[in-house]
Amino acid sequence: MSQASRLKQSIEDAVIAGEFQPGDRLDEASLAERFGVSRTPIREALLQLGAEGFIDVRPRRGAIVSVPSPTRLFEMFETMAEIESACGRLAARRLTPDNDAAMEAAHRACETAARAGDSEQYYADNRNFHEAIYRASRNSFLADQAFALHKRLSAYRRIQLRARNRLLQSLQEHAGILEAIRAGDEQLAATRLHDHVLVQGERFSDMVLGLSPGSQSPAESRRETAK
Amino acid sequence: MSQASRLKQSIEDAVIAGEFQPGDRLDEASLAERFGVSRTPIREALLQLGAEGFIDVRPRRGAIVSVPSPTRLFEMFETMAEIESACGRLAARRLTPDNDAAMEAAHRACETAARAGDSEQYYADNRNFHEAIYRASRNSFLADQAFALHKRLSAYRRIQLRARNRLLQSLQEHAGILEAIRAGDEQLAATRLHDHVLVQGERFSDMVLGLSPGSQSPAESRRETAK
DNA sequence: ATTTCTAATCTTGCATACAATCCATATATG
DNA sequence: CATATATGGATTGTATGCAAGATTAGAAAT
Repeated sequence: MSQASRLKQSIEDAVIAGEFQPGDRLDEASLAERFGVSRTPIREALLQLGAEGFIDVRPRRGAIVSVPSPTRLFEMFETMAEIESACGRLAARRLTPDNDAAMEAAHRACETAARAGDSEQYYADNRNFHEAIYRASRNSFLADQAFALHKRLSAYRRIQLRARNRLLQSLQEHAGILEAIRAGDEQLAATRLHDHVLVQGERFSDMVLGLSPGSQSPAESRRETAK
Repeated sequence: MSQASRLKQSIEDAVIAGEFQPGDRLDEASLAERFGVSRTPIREALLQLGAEGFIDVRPRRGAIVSVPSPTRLFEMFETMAEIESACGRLAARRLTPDNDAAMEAAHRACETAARAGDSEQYYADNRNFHEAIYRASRNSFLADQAFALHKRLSAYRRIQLRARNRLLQSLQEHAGILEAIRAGDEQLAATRLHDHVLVQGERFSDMVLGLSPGSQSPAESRRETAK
């Protein structure tokens, strides 16, 4: 495999692990030295990560780890909630024994971690549980989208899990989600997943956007993509 | 702006316009000559388009315009349906006069094109209508995701529109969608948008996947991302 | 002390050169 | 005749060099 691919993965991992924090500069020369390669493959890796939205590459001004505004962050979580809902809906419709078993196994692992109060372990097992749901949608394209967004949000998700110490609550929500999927109740599965991801974020999101049903409010729909 | 950015846009446009068809090779030397630049910015543009899923860059084997399998294509349309549903749901909840007016204008343009039987014009206006809905979700991140997927599917969507000559039917569905959004009926808006995008694709998708509710069927959930 | 202008330095963007791998054609062999 | 193998050509992957824009530090002026 090419160096650029490996580098892309390495840089992505470093960002996810929190080694590079949001706002940190990712200058090509330093990274090139660190990985013992020239700037070229570094550049290619950074541009790809930028295209995936993982980092922010500003023309002539270098790359930084994205610093989403609070509004943007809520938008990302809201989108995640919608995508996970969709996965849950399809999973409820199409569940196979294989996928059921995979979700069950992941859920049991979460249970163990939660009982032990191991936040870090729960974080990892939680990820597996959600990924099992993505796969259970039997739509690999949708699952890939879900994976990608999940990764982009991982830094903030971890904070959320820790801050609220909501391990046990999270676990119970997982149980409810599993139940709905197994019952084939698409609507319920979607709703529970949506709420699980967004928690109370939905109302908060509406609040941040300065909205109440039927009200007017300009707030231009800004777009960030550099064109 | 950098050359690579312009090139990326140019190549993307050429793919959307159908100048490069699915399966066509995009070799760096030819593109470099065509645009009068060196291979470097071409390479960067191709890698970015690859990261966005627009084209397929295979290590050491060059880039080609993606050729999704029928299964993959249905998955993409199904995902589009879910994302558009989400946009419609949020639009119904948060509709502002500005967004309402934008949708109305786009709808009128579609009406004119449909009455004139101008398939090409309808294609363009249809795009504007859907983009107006994305924006009406008041979630710019979700809207960006929707834009991106819409672009990736544009080639196939055009075929679909032409082949079925369903201009007038499409227009009526648009009217129904608008009505539901204006009524603030989230559920109805979501359902109508879903059906509009997928038409009868949902059942077909289930069929292709070899599924019926409760049945088992292995069919490993393959992943395409190069790691 | 604060602000503004200028210049030196640093970083990115692109071109070119070279190395490594892949592909196709042709040749050899069973 | 079919299959396997080798060799030459073509294409991608990486390194290096140079040019252009951006950032920072310092000096001058208010």
